[in-house]
Amino acid sequence: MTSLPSGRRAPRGSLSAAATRRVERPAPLRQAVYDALLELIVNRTLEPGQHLVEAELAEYLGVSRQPVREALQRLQTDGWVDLRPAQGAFVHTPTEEEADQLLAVRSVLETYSAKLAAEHATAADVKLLRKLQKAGEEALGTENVERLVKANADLHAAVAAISRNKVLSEMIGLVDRRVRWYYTPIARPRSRDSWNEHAELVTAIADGDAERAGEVMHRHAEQTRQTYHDRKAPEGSTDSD
Amino acid sequence: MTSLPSGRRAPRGSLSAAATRRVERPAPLRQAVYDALLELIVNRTLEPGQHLVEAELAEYLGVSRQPVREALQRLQTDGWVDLRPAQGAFVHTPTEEEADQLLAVRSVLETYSAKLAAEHATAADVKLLRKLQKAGEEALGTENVERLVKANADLHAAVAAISRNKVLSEMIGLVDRRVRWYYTPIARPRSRDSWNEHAELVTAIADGDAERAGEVMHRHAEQTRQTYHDRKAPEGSTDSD
DNA sequence: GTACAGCTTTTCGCATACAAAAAGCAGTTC
DNA sequence: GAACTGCTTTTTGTATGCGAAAAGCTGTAC
Repeated sequence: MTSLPSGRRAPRGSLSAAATRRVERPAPLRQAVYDALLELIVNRTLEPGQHLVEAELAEYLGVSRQPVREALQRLQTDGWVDLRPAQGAFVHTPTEEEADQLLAVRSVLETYSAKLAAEHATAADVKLLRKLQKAGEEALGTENVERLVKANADLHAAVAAISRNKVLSEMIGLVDRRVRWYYTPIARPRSRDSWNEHAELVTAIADGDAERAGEVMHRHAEQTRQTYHDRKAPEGSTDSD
Repeated sequence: MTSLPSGRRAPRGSLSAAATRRVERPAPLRQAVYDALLELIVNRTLEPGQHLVEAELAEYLGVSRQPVREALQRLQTDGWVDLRPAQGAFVHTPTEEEADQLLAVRSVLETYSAKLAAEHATAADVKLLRKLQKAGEEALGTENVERLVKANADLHAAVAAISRNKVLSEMIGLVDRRVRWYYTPIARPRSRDSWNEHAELVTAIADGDAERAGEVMHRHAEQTRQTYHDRKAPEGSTDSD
């Protein structure tokens, strides 16, 4: 039948009031495929511009075309691939313009995030930030680029989480990840400056100084943006973020 | 075969250098379904919390489950439905908290958008804004709520477009639409205040005064946010945006 | 030798089929 | 009468099939 609003509703009355958190999830295959493809894109196994053939990916991942299709569509809405109408998926090729626009948006969002974080941070939050800061500075010592990049991402994600604005936090997550993708192959993440700025930021948040936290984050983000622009200059100061 | 990075590349050499813009598009069915479902959600035919059964929607729209599934997934990533793991799609139920967070993010994004617009606006841009402003004020006279809402959305979208930041513009589009969904049933869009603020905004942009444009937009957005909070009070000043 | 036309191959888009999980219902037991 | 157990129904998740469009290739004409 074609009657649409046939609303099925809440299952039934209250049985066990306490919410039992389910630990095992049925593993939604499309999600696994999404993660796998994103990983392949981020680590450059799948190069920008490359044509992604559903059947090939399906066979490579050992699943059918269906989950692959679904993953590709989500990858499109998240900006990782372009889905040309009757032609299939192509790994997105970032342009200069787009990268700069993303960096600009990120700057705005992160600045606001820092402000909110300063207003909401609890003692436990500050403790976490200090821990992440320490991890980052330790990673600085090693030559482990991947670890440094992760430490950086973790700190920024933590600040976003402390802002207590989930919408903002998710948005930052998406934008940040893409920025990092564009930026990573260029930046040689060896700069100490970035982590000095992080330290300033953490202090401002710990003090509950929203204005200052916002200002520091803004400076930090714009510095990154500048570095991105100056990257063709042989000896610009690089920045791990 | 399972060899993955089999990179297919640029089709061939340059044939016709001039880009021929194709006017006819093959109508991607999933997109049509997405639009249809979004419309049904926004105009409340599909109520928040309602369970969306793929087969029913498919029959209702006269297509198979496949395009419906794809549309539902995109609707999820855009925040319109929740896709519970093995249970299907449910129209998203906005919470107070989420609405406020969206309003906050919108405020930040639109403020930045206004600043950029003031920096980039050409004479033609200003002309367009004035036209939209005029259309809005005319709509104010009528009792046509839908028209007023559209005029409002158009003006904000125009400002975002003038910012020349596509990433920003798309984000604002998504956030704005959701905000409007939450806000519409509450706000009785009859206030003149909103359009007075718009007039101020257009003037600031025309003057190329980024600081002022940003400030006006920020005030405008925060006013909306405040109105949303005060809506339980019987005689709060309502605002069409 | 070059360019066009028609054919073949590949690949997507949509539809359908099947399996598995969840929800709902009924029967039974205490 | 209430609660649990097992079965049936419904709905999702995944796989496969088929038609159509696009790309690439081959052959031919000039």
